[in-house]
Amino acid sequence: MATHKRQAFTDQEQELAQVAKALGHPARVAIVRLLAQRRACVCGELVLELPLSQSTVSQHLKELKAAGLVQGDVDGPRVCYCLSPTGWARARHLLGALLAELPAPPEAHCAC
Amino acid sequence: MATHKRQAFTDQEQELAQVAKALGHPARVAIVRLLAQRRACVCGELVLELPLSQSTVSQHLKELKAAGLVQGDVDGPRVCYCLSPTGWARARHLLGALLAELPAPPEAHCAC
DNA sequence: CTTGTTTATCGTCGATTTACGATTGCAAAG
DNA sequence: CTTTGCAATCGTAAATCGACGATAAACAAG
Repeated sequence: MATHKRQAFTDQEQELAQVAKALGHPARVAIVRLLAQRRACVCGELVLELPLSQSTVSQHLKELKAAGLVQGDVDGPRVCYCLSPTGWARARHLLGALLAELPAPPEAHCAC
Repeated sequence: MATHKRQAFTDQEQELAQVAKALGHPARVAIVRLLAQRRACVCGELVLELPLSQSTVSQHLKELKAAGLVQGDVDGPRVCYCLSPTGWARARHLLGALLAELPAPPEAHCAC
């Protein structure tokens, strides 16, 4: 990511950024939704549902897996992708923590 | 982003991806937290709190503003940055909608 | 009008991302 | 063992990101 100064940020900030980045592409959001609805499970099914090539879908799955949001279990010649319960628990926690820090909607403005 | 096929995804998916992408960098998460805590408001203060140059902070602010999460009100020679209530309401809604679609933690696994 | 302060933009660089086709790898089936 | 089918990886090209210094722009004060 071009000379990041990672050491300067909190672990939580980096983790949250990692999760957010993984969701920072429409295709990956769509994949997560497909997996959530159980409408698709193996890579080939996802390819059929998405306007992307097999290799591209595979790459997106790899990124989601790297972020811990998805896990892939080998099932014979194919791979069954599922949402990772622990990964999403972590994501919920991180997102919730950030949202909890925000001021309530009516007064987000600063004093300036 | 190299030849995106944006038209193939839902507006919600694209909007969520945009918000997530904006939070997909530790520096931007840190900026949001600083603004939330009201510890800093104008660009110069943020620069002091972060290990980044002024131009880099300005760019991150620009991206957060483009995602609708932050708004900047001109205040004389400086600019007062605040979290955007409507932007965060939207973000909450989009994130909440996605999380609501996910199966409950214990059974995120697919049937395979 | 000039000066000083603050922020935005420009230009650049290297690293990363996104996408694809082509190839390789792997497991079940014949 | 060979074939078949699915998934992962490789290689590549174009676009974007992240960072910085340098410069421009905007505004208040003098």
